[in-house]
Amino acid sequence: MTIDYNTLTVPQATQLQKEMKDKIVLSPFTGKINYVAGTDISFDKFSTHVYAGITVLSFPDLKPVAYSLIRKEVHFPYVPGYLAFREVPALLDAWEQLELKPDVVVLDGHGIAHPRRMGIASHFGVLINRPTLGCAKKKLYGIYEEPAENAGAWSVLYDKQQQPIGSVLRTKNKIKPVFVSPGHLTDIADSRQIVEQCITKYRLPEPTRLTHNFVNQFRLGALEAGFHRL
DNA sequence: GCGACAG
DNA sequence: ATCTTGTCGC
Repeated sequence: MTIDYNTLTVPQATQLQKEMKDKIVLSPFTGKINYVAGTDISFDKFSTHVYAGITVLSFPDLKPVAYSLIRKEVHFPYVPGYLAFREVPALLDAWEQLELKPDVVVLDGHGIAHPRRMGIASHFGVLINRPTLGCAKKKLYGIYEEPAENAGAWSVLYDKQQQPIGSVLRTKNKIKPVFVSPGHLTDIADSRQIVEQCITKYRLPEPTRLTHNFVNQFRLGALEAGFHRL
């Protein structure tokens, strides 16, 4: 599958999402996790470049073992529901130069918890054909009831037809919950359990949190582009 | 027409 | 996402 992300229009992007939707595989996550990865994007306010990063952590101890950083020019604007078309190109480059491939990737955004069930986690997962899941800080689509205020509490995120599309998970006591949904090659329950196992002392899972730190240092010039082993 | 709206 | 300091609460 070859996608020209540079001259794509939103209507064409919508059509692509509808076509890609049928390629998503939602199955229980089987096998052992030795490595989990996180992804993130950062950019300067009025720049046409984005800074992308992927961090690989050992599992279940969650220690960073390697990371990939890359800067790339982007043309697609940020439009709610089309985040993948803006961030995936850079993430694919970072993925290709990642010498150590993880067993599952945590994306900063949604998976199937999307108007057309094609959030960035599903989009990226289908393209790399690997297990992925989305963990977002805010809801994009769906209906839910607030989970209890204790860490570990969660509720189901439903679409307009009352079909489950993800989980609203409280990762810390009395702190705003995160929105977890499967991307590709995993399901709702397993994607939630994986995120729970990636929580230490912060609201966001370690893969996402550490990658955000690396990418920001990269954007500020404190780290170099490329693949790095720790 | 109004409200919602990942990063 | 990014622009930005201190401040309130557990």
